[in-house]
Amino acid sequence: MSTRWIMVRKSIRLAKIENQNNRLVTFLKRRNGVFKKENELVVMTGAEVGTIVCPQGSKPYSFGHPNVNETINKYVGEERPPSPSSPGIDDKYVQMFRKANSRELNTRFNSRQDQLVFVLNLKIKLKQMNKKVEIHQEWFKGPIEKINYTEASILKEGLEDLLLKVKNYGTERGYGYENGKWKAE
Amino acid sequence: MSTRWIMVRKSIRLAKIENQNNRLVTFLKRRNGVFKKENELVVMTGAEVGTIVCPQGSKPYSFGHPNVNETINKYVGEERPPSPSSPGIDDKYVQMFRKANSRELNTRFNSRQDQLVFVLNLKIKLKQMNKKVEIHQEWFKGPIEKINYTEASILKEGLEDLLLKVKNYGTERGYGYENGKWKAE
DNA sequence: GGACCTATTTATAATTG
DNA sequence: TCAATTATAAATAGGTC
Repeated sequence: MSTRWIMVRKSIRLAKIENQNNRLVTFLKRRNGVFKKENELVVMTGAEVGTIVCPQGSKPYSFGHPNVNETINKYVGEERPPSPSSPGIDDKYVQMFRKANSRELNTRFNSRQDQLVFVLNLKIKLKQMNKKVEIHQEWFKGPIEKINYTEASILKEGLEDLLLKVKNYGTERGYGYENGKWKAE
Repeated sequence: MSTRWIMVRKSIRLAKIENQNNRLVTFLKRRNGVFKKENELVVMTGAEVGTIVCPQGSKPYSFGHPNVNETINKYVGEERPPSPSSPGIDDKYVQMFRKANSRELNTRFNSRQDQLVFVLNLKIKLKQMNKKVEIHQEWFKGPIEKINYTEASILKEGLEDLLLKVKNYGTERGYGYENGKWKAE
């Protein structure tokens, strides 16, 4: 009855929203929209998704695909305990990860660990290969083709900063999707 | 006139699509949908976005936010050349990144480098701090609180694998958005 | 920051080319 | 893998609480 919704949305113009408050509100709404879409993409197509969304000058939000343990099992082997033949640091992280996510069910979203999730399956893959990569000083001496060299170099640096970020920011704001609602964990 | 569009979409059920072909088609469409949404989020709210989308058993697709040089400038300083006072490895990567993206205009999307983009601004931040992080063996001896320890540890491992991935996959498929169309670069 | 609200804009399932 | 199509399902701007 009131005039609450007199001003209904117009066609959006793809441009930066100048009004700061509107920009924040839109960020929040659309961030959730993106996460929801990714949720659907993951569930419907079985894809893996890792996303970081960072509003200007604030802490990042992130979203990782679900069923982390399933992903681990997919790569490490179903219900197989850590291999005694390679009880190195790799297994240590697998266990840490399992523990960190043990409270999650397969059918629920696990959005703790966030963007780490995608990257983890690559870690497991590496574990299968049962070898480690020298990424430190030696990285830049390897026989890598030009473009990869650039990318990998930047990535390496980024990695270090991401680590620093985790350190500095403390716990990042991960989001869980449950019962149709997104909520910070 | 034909029966081409007799079967119009029904309400989607949030479940894995069993038919393999439909699943692929849906993946492609929704991947583009997600990227488009992220594009809008970036442009409208000024946020930064980095995303990796990986269909089962295939190479990953990725999306990074635009205006990379602007982001660099934001952190390093407008139009400021690399600081002579700290001509270390940091500047080297900033320059590499600038060069890699020099062909991009501010108003166009730069989706080369992909997920590296987000991480880069953290790198620049680190540069500002003018110090480096010891992440190798020493990382695990640092005074990090429990949860961060776990996260950072996994992240470190995961990113090492991401490095490996970049190495193995060669050039990842980055996507550019232009004139309303997404296209591989 | 989130929960609602409504009218309108967008995304998109199923299909053919 | 991408383009086009159309009717419908979803997302969302602007607002209040």
